[in-house]
Amino acid sequence: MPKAKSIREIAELAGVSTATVSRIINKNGRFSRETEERVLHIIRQNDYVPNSNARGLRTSRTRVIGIVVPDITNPHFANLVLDLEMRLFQQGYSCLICNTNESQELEKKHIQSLVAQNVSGMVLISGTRNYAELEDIPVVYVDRPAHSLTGGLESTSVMIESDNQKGGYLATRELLEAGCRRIAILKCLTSEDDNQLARYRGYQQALEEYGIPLNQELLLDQKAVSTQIARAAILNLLDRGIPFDGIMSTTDTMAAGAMLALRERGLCIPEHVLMTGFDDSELAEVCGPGLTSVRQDVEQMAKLSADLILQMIGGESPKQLYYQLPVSLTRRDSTKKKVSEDEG
Amino acid sequence: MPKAKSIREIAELAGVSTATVSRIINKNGRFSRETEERVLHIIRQNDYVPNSNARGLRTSRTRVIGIVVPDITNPHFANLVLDLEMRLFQQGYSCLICNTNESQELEKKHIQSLVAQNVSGMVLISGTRNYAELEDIPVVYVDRPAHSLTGGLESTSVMIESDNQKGGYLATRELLEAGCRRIAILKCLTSEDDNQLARYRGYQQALEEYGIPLNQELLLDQKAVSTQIARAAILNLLDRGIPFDGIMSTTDTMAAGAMLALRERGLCIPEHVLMTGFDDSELAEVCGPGLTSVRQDVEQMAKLSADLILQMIGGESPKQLYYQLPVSLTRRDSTKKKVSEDEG
DNA sequence: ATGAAAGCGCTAACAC
DNA sequence: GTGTTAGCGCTTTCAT
Repeated sequence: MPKAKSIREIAELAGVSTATVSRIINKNGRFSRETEERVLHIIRQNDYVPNSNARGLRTSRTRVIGIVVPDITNPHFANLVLDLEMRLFQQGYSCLICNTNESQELEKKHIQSLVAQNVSGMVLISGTRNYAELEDIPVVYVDRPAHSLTGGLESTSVMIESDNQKGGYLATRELLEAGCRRIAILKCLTSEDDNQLARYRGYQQALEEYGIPLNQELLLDQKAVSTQIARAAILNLLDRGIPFDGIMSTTDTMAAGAMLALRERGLCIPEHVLMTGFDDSELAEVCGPGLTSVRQDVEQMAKLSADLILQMIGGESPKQLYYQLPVSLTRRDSTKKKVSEDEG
Repeated sequence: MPKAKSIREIAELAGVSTATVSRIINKNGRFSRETEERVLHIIRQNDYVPNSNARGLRTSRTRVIGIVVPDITNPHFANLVLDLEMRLFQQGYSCLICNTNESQELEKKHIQSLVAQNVSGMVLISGTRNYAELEDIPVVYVDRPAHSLTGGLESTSVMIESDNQKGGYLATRELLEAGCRRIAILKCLTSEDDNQLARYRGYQQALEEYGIPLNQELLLDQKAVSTQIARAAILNLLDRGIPFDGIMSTTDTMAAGAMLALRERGLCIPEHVLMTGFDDSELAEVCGPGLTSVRQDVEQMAKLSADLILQMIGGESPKQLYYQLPVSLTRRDSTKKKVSEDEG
């Protein structure tokens, strides 16, 4: 079976013109049931797939979507990207996945590269909103609020995020209700990711509700959302002898680092310290004694992202420009209620 | 400033032919210093970026590399892909990352799609080697041995893998040396991934060395490499009252599931059961008491993959067609030596 | 050193 | 219903 590789060869094998084959491939009508069957058969027989460069050149529709993600190594992002990519592929779209490593510079380069490649649309996990080159490309911003809003969104973009403040609030309240009074928070406000800020606001809100003043010593702001950095931070806190009975972590990855630190010092969860994470990733499930964690609806996020980007590519403008997804708390052993204990 | 968008417009603005502009863009020589400057200036002025579809169509060189990965959600693959993608981007290549979800059918579709998109090369984490459509595309197979070799590799492909049997051996020996005599193995031979088989061989090899006969009851073959499936398998083993004192898991993800099961039944690691994983991922570090795990040299794998695919795209043929990377054992508390204990 | 021109594989008028 | 044909934007002979 000689593999045909161009539409012309298929046309010749089927004894029709390339136009007919094209119509059949694209389901544009104006062909008979019979011809369709014959052509489709030959296409399958030859494993023929239309050259997408030629297609893209001709139509300026590339059916490629750029996905910009800070770090695919983070389980939360990996889950989101996986789901998104599968959905889009199902609709005939391929994904160029770009890791920025949280570097603004890399992000800019990636975005320029994606534009040069004529992507049909982009899904960005990024707080940055002021890329001029994105003006007339459909864009879905997902999972991260705008870092520094320079006006509203363009007409070709929408955004989706979880209710991060609520998440921070739920996690902190959980610790408070379990009896914690000195709750350290692992966060990373210096990053490009303003979800961190929202989660921190949730923390503040819960403390305020319980009449507990903010304690500067327990505000552990880190340079990056990393397991090892979080581990070092908790180790440092312990070394300095600052008492705490709970840790609210703004990501599961940092929570994992905190667990490492506690384990190294022979402290147990939840006996000595209670803990919450954020993302409810596999890490949370598997971690130490099981980590109570804020669950984001990743599946819904992916579905919405896919639907919206496809909708925008199709020329429709979405009904809403902003979507907020609810969060919930998955309870595990790391916040098992204390009976009653002295503080400190 | 009117934005020119085609090479013709640039040519007209510069008062030269499109051929000259093209030569300048591609640094193909045969133009004067003066013309170059003038054209380059106009290109910058207009933010002109060559249409990569046209380019790809014309040259079949797209500077896009397809990466096919079973599941980006698996930390081991995520790390590999991240590293690879960053290296390639640095060299001016973009990556189409495709998740197959371990489905042969999806994999086939993805590969066809990548071929149709004229990718410059592909990096495949796949055991399947008989794709006719890959005949004359540079391909690096990485991390997975051939599932059913149909002859040797084509001239345009190379393969890289870890010494998986050695890894399985090291892990099992570790358990044996710590005093285990009834070692269950969590594996998944039915999958497309023949690393599983190699790791199992390592297990057999170690047992044999210690004169311990294979015990069918302890060979836990699963349908998929999943945390939840592994958890169920260990739960089932416990329910059936089959005694064991160690678990050798062929992936960290399965080991995590085993830990979950043990924890649910109130069993402790390493007091009651010892355990090893494979991949030395973040999971292993964070898991329960810290999981002893076989470490693959992912960085080296990524570097080698990037170097080789670029080399092949550049027309060179690599010196070796097969590369095997050494593994090592990262020891953690899950295999802390027993003093001496009764079997069963 | 530069230009003219022939396509790469496909789609979309436009004919019939 | 089907065929003919003109490009999409670019690279690359082959001229000069």
